[in-house]
Amino acid sequence: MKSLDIGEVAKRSGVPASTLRFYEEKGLIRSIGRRGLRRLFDHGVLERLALIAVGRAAGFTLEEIARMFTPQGGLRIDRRMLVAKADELDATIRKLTAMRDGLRHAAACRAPSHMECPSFRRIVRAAAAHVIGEPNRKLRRNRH
Amino acid sequence: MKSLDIGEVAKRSGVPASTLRFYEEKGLIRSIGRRGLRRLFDHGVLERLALIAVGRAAGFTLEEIARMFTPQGGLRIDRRMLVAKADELDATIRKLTAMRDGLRHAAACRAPSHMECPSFRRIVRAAAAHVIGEPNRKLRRNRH
DNA sequence: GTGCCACTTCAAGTCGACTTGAGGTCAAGA
DNA sequence: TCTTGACCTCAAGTCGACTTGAAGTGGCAC
Repeated sequence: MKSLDIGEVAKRSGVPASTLRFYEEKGLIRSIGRRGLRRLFDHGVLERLALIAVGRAAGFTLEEIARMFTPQGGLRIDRRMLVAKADELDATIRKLTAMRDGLRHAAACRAPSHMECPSFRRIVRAAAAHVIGEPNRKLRRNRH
Repeated sequence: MKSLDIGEVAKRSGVPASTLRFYEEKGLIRSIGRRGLRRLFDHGVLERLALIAVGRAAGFTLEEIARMFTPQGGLRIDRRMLVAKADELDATIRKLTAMRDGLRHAAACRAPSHMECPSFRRIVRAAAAHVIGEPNRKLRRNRH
């Protein structure tokens, strides 16, 4: 198996070289050596990057993900942790679903102004009730 | 109607005073005057804050929300914008749902290691496919 | 051998939404 | 009158995940 240089890994994984260096610095991936200054990666790094992508998509932080890898390079994922994250996703999904329905209603409603639309007023009240005690759950947005 | 001082608004809305000052600076809310140095707010600010909360929950940025208010204090929400946001939420919901199901499967699976679990491998592959062209959609997390 | 350009390091910048801190003001209750 | 503490301003800091820039190195095709 030939080793890959950083540009090759970037091309195959879709992850920018700057990010790969950043991930290495954070201990999320490892290079198997150098050719001169240049990092060399094993093919296994591609699967590792895929795992990192799953973790990110599921809402884990990079630090949490780092803790799921053993120093030997294996995986150590607590099943309870998966369940907990699934439950968390569930809650988020329910909230987003309610919001989506509210938005669709409001968009369809023919009241002259939104504040005269009963369903719009309903989601405003619901959201207002949620503010207290839930100061800052947010959706990350696409860059640019 | 008595006007409210910033502490009163904070207490009733659950939004910290520092945030209220920040929102005023950004043009999201307005104070109706001062008593000495202190801001005075109209009761209407509470509804306005509720609207801001809805917008945030639906995934709009503060800047986008600011643009939904007319200089006169009214609402000017493009219905197509609501539909677009609802569609966006839909896509997010679908993705999160797939991820949640994958996590639940992986948690329930009795394979000795996760990488030997077919459903886990499936979500890893799916996520890997998503990395390309979608570099950075993320879930905001609760603060501490 | 030589030139190019993909790589290297390290520090600093970015984004959004706020928070925090220092240093100051002042309305109102005792 | 004095004290208190809630308010004020303005600048800077925070968080997570990267990106960007400057300045330098060296592998490899010609």
